[in-house]
Amino acid sequence: MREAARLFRDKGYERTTVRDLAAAVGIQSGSLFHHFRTKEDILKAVMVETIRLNTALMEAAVEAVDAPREKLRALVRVELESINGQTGEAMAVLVFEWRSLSADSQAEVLKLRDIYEALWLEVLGTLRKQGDLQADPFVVRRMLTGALSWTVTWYKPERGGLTLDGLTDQVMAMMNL
Amino acid sequence: MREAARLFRDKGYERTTVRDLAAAVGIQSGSLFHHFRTKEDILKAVMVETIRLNTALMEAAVEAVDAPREKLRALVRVELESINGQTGEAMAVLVFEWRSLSADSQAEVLKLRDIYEALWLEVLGTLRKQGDLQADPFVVRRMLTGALSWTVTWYKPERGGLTLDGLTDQVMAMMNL
DNA sequence: GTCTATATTTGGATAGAC
DNA sequence: GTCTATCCAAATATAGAC
Repeated sequence: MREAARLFRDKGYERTTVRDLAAAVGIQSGSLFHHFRTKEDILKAVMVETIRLNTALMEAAVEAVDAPREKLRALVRVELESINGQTGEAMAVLVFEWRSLSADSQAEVLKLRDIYEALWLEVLGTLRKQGDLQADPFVVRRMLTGALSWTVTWYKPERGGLTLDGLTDQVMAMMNL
Repeated sequence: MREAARLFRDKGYERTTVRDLAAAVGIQSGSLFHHFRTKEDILKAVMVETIRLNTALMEAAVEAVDAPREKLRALVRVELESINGQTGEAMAVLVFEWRSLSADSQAEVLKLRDIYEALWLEVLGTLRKQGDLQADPFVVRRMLTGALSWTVTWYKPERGGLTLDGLTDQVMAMMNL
């Protein structure tokens, strides 16, 4: 699944063949079907596991601090880490290969995703009530989803000297809080 | 090309067949190749035309107002209009099907894209110099690219009563300017 | 659990008539 | 400029041996 995530991110789901997937783990293409019924099952498995892992990470991050503003900062930091760190391949797949999932699978995965979306909305809702946020929490979350996901296309930690903490600072600095 | 943009956005480039494309304009698949040498040429043509059109729209929008803050607002409004309005299919293709373009074609299209990226950076740079922007203009532009592009996945003008002007207001309200 | 071999389908592209 | 017919390559999935 780790190799699948990498391949799906790099080449896209459709351009990745079952032969590519098999070769990446050193087996023949036919052998893959002993483990997964279809190619799409692999995509779905990658997405489901990613969501489970990230939900846990975000819950922990939110509980580790008290102030709502710090909770938001923690969420931003975790999401940037998720998409640009070790699990970045899988997160990118979740974002960019969504359409490749069948409608039925999409519905299943959406239920899981709602759990951690609720985390964001709770924090943003609190900031709004305190008068620290002018815009609608739903809209803000969606804008942040786009902005943070998109970093995967341009953020290169090795170059430019911008760390993930630095990037988090930039995100917080550009927000009207 | 309009039909191609719609199909590429809805199903993705890879899942759209030349037979789909031909059927959408009421001809047979073989006939398509009289107009385009390859399927990829169609994708490239959609992207190039979209960039040309949008560069013109953005240049006009920026020149129509004076204050840097209003110029930024105008750019946001135009980009939201581009991605959610009539040309939205093509803009979405530009964003989400980028990887489906060959490396050579990507290089060509990038040159065109740089023209309107420069527009954004000029406006953001001015705001920064005036002290109205805390974050790095390059980072801000990239975050906005992600946030605004992403609206195509969730913004539905018919529902919720949020207009494009209202959405523009929300974006400006969430920015620290 | 993996292999080899292959069935089956699909899709991009071409040829040549009209 | 479009049609029909078809080539050819690639890709998912299966069958059965080891």
